[in-house]
Amino acid sequence: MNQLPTAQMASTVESPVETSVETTDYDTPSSRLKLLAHPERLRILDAIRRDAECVCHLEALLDKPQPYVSQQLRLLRDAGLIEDSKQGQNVYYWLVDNEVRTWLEAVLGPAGGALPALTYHKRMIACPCPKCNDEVTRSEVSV
Amino acid sequence: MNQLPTAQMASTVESPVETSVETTDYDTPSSRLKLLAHPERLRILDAIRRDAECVCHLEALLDKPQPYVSQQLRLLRDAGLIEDSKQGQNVYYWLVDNEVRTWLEAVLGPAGGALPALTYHKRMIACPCPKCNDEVTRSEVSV
DNA sequence: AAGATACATGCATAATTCCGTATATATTGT
DNA sequence: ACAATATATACGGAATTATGCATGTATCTT
Repeated sequence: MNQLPTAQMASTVESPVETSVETTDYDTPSSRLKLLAHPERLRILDAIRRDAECVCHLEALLDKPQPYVSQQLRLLRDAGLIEDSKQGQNVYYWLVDNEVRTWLEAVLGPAGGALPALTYHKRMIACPCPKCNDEVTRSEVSV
Repeated sequence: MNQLPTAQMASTVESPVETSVETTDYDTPSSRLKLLAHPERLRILDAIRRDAECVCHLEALLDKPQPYVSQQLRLLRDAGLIEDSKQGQNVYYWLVDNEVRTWLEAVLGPAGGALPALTYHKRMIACPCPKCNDEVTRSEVSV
């Protein structure tokens, strides 16, 4: 109840006309924030900001049906937040938008080193991609 | 077929229970991000992060009907992002959530000094509150 | 070539959010 | 007490988003 108006810049507004009103765009940031404002998409973005991940891996991570994951990926891809590359049958996705990367750091903290999400068991069961099951390094997979 | 793990590899994971999988919560941040992911709410938050503002001022800022503004304010208040205080007939709102303040800085940049939005004309027409029309200092409006 | 695997897309419905209108409440002034 | 002002809430339909399911496509294996 103590936070009260402190500024007195009213007196500085002596010329009412033609004061270039510095119209800020709130539509663009809000439409991009909308993509982060979804638990499963946020989880996806958190995963791929560390390293590219294949769809089957994300599928195991979210524990959701494959079409569900692909649909979320499509939204992120269409908005230009992520990119993908096909390696054999697998498609790897990674974060390309640096603005969003900054936002993710503000919201979730810095990207940790290792992926925290998949247990060994879950990976064996649900994610058969080479990156999960062979010892594949990032450079072999990368673009 | 992909290489399958050997039995002894599996044996290194002999205690499947209590492997703290560091379950990250994405529901909480995403539900708060949802409140930012709306152009008018974002504009409100941007306005009141600099200084407390009354409802009539925000009404002029958004150029939306008063109930509309009050409804957005309610969402933000119910989520604990903002607080309010009544001064006479006017109700002033300000940002209390510091986490969200950080997010706003990441998304919109640092809060500027002066409110950019209301022209002198618009203020005279639409915002009759003392802060807008009299030369009111913080102390006069304050508790 | 046929089947299997990994992924994408289209579509329909369910769930949620948006937002306009009507109305209620509290404060101030006459 | 009455009117005017500032703000809040209730309610409902429109618009959007979420998501399950069926199916399509490309690649790999045999």
